[in-house]
Amino acid sequence: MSSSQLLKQVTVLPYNTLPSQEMIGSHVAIDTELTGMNEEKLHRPTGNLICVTMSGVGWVTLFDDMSKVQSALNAVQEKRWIFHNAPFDLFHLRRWFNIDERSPDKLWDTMIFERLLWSGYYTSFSLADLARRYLKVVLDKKVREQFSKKGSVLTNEQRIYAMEDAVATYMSWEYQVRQIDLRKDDNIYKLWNEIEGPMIEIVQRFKGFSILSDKWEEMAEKNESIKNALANKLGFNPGSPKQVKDALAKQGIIVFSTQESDLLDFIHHDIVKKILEYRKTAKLASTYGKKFLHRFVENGKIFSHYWTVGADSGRMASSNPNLQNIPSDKNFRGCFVASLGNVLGIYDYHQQEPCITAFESQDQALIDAIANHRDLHLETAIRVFKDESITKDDYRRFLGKILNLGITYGLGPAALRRQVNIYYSENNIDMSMGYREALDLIKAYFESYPGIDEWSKHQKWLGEHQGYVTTAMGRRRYLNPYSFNWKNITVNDPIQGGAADQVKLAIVMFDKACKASGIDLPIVAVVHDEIVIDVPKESAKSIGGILQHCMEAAGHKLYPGIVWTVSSPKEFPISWAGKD
DNA sequence: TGCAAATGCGCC
DNA sequence: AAAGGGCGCATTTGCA
Repeated sequence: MSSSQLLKQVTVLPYNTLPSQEMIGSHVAIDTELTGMNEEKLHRPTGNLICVTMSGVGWVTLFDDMSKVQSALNAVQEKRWIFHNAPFDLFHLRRWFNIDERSPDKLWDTMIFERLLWSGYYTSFSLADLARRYLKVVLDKKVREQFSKKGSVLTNEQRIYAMEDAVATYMSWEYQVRQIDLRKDDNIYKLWNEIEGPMIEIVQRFKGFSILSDKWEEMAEKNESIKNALANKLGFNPGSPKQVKDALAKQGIIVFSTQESDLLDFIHHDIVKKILEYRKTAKLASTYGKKFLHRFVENGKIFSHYWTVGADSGRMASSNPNLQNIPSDKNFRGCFVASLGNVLGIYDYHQQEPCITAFESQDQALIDAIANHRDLHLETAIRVFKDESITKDDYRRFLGKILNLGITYGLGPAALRRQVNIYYSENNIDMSMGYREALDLIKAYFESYPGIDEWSKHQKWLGEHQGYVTTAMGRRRYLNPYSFNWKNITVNDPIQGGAADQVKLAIVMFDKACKASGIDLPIVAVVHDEIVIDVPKESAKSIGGILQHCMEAAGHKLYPGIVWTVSSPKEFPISWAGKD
């Protein structure tokens, strides 16, 4: 169906007017259009507001007279506002209008609800996707592109497009409500009210992270010249997998792929060493080079964009720039610092994923080991090798670590063997693990933790028979039975997604606590199991204590029976890298 | 010249 | 080819 059919289903009101209060209804979809935006800074104050459209039951209207928008927003203040990607619209509307913080019951984000409904089932969640799925219409992408150009005059085409967006958002909401009702599953509303709804407002208040540009730039230049020197020495472009493959073949090294893990088998060749060295430096010089500063630093601060549901598992994602993959090397992290007079509080969950595995599986051995604050990797080594004398320095502790982390990803014998052998060669251990031995090791792992074995099997059964798995909070993830790794996802999703639920719940609780104490939310970064705050030196201890308490409380609420530990820094560092 | 896919790698 | 989960970004490559 052509998208113009959408407008035929509703009353198009005169521009810059709303229907009467009785006609408005209980829900209003709102959409904003901006022109001249910087495409990589959609989460920052760029571009100009050109129109606001609203749609309710049976009506749609368009505001291109901005002096009329504030009173219109006030008139629908008590309605539930529906957006597709609410943080975007709210953030930009607030640049021009006063809008109080909205509670979850006064907000609905069709993008987030679609993810709560269908994560794993669909791969994309744009408004055009929802319109296609629910309304059977194709939204015209070409008109949307016209908005990116500068200009303040709306074409007729643009007006229609903008109104269609609001109507499509409103109608998609109607479909979503029906789907949720059909499911008779309260978890979606629970997740919205306790986590995702509050997060809509919270991510907008994350603070900029101060960065030492000079120091960063110095490193960038150094890496750039090292990279160039390495490329010159090699005599071909090591950035080209094709050329790398050819160059290796000339020396008799045949590989299927030139990725690092494959090349490690030939690490004793000088050329391989040089290629990998080049790659490391090239990565640092490009992704974390000068351009990084020029694109993202505003008055000494970096404002990353956070997608509150960035992954099918429910994990957050960060972009422009991605603050979740800054090299852990202290030369890089050390450039991220507290603002003037402040210090950083860095809090992370200790062994978060094993803790959730313990809760999910109710494996007594794992629960006890965590409760007694045992070294989990050592514990696993002792159990798997049935040898009480293994100590912290024993190489077998590392095997325990691979197993602990790997099992939750669905590690198989081939991958285990490979990883172990790389470890052996790197540490000059004159041994080699065969396939059979790796298989036995995995078997021994599951015998050591029978609860995990049972739970893993049960998860696979659930995946196969109901087509989806859930986190403890009930976040659902559908599976693609034709993908090679769906069984791994049945095990990993409750752990990874459960961790995401926990971190976000902790953030929501922390925000509430900050409000109660009259503190501006001091979060500058969230990296999966880690929350970084930028706080005045004098109050660091008290605010940090609140955060620590919230992180632990989220654990106790979602995963009772597990002893949660959140790191508590004795001293508050100035930089992300630690002491300074 | 511009775009999308493929490749590779940074983090948890 | 075999295969550990989840992301975002840069570069090269293939094609229009």
